[in-house]
Amino acid sequence: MKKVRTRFAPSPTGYMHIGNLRTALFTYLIAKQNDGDFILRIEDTDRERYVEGAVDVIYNTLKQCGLNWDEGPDVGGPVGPYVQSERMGMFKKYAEELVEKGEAYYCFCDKERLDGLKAECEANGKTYSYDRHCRDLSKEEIQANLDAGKPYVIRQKMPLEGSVTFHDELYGDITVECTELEDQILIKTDGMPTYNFANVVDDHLMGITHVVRGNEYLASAPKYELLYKAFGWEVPTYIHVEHIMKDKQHKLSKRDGDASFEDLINKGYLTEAVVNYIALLGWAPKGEEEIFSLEELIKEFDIKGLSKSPAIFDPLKLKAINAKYIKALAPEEFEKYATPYIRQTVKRDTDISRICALLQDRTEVLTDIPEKVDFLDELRDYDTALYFNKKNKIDEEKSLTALKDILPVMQGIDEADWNEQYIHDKLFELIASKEVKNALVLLPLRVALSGKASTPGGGIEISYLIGKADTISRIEKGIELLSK
RNA sequence: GGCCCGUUGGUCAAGCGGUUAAGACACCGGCCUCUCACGCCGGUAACGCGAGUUCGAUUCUCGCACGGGUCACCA
Repeated sequence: MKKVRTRFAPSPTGYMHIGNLRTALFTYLIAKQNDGDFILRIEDTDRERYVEGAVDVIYNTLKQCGLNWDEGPDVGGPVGPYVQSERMGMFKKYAEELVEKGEAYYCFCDKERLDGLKAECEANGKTYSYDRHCRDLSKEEIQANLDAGKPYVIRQKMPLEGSVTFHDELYGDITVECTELEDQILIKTDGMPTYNFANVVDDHLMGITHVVRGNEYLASAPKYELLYKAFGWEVPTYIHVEHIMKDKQHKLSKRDGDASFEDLINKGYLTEAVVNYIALLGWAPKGEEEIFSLEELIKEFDIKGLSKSPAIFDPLKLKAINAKYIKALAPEEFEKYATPYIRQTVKRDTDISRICALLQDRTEVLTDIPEKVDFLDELRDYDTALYFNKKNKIDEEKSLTALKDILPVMQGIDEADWNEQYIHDKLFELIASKEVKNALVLLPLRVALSGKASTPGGGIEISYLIGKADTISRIEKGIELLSK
């Protein structure tokens, strides 16, 4: 069997759309599960859309996700160049080959004539389609035009009757009447190929066996079939994948702010979680497990699990998966990720590792962190309603009593003994002597120290983290507030 | 509008002629607990509509509706 070769062929537009990344992922998985090659080809023929540094975005994103390519612009390979703009010279001769075979023809229609045609169609309420004016020019006419230096394009000669059947691995056979097909342009006036043409030629020249691409190309797929036939080339396996939507009506777009990989990373998601989640968009694994590393995806991925209908991007589900990845992180690893976020709001000298340990199980996205720990540096004004706790039957009055009991205990602890174990022991002595539930002491303490309804860690941990001086002053402030 | 494609709970989705129609996320309830989470246990919730084919349709066929895509010298 032929070696599997797949390709990812993005245009450098400056950012990596999630849908594109998913296409790259699937493409990569197909190559790797078949011990094949994954090729990167940059399709930069649209100079107007060219963005500085955009190629680096592609490189960096793929690398970060672990989608390493075997051949590409930077690493080279046997079928280069891998940047389409550097391949420009080679297309015209393929188009001319088609002209000789009678599968394509020179067209000298200028913009004015075409515009007139379009206007006419529009006036009659018809869909414009090139009228094949130049399709049957005589050899003499063509030569005369060529000699006169008239600009021309090369168009593909579509069959006038019959139908074409195109096979897609997912959708099966798609048949279209040839009369629906326009004599599409292969080579533009400037001698450059159109996307459709360049794509077919490049894929063939690069020995691509499987093509994964967006569903928007499905309608033009039959034209590809005809092109391959005209050349007598083998048609690669095509797999068209559905779009990723923001909701039922709208595609996930740049302006939604979470359409690109970079956006997601900036929003506090882990690379592995993003890769895992996008694999699940429009694809279902065989079993019930849905957490997969890239390695596992290579084993698990199967074209049969791909969906034929669009998938809606669900940030909540991504969050849940991200949380699972965060929980699975080794503590040192989590600390590496979390520390910069903690430091956004916590500047004081404290036990960062301890904070991380408290945070890891309750962090869904990294960007949630600063807000969760901001009270460590600064106790904001808070509502004494926080001292109410229905479940433990605690109210402001009981809290006041508790804080007054706690204060001397804290004051009595030596700075040298200021650690969680010691604070814990002392507070539990208090609890025992008062014969009350743990909550009656610990909850008011937690509220007084944090001024928040929920915190990572309880009163004991927070006391330890903010130190003796702040612990005492915050308890005093609580007493003051509750005494009003 | 023509052509192509699709349609299972709120979301992702399994299913491939006979099922109590999986699972995950979200949601609700309980347990745990110094808060909120985590974790564990349990719960609510779905085959777009109408005809066929068949002993039997979520599954096959055809219409309809709805949604998406595509109709460039853009990729």
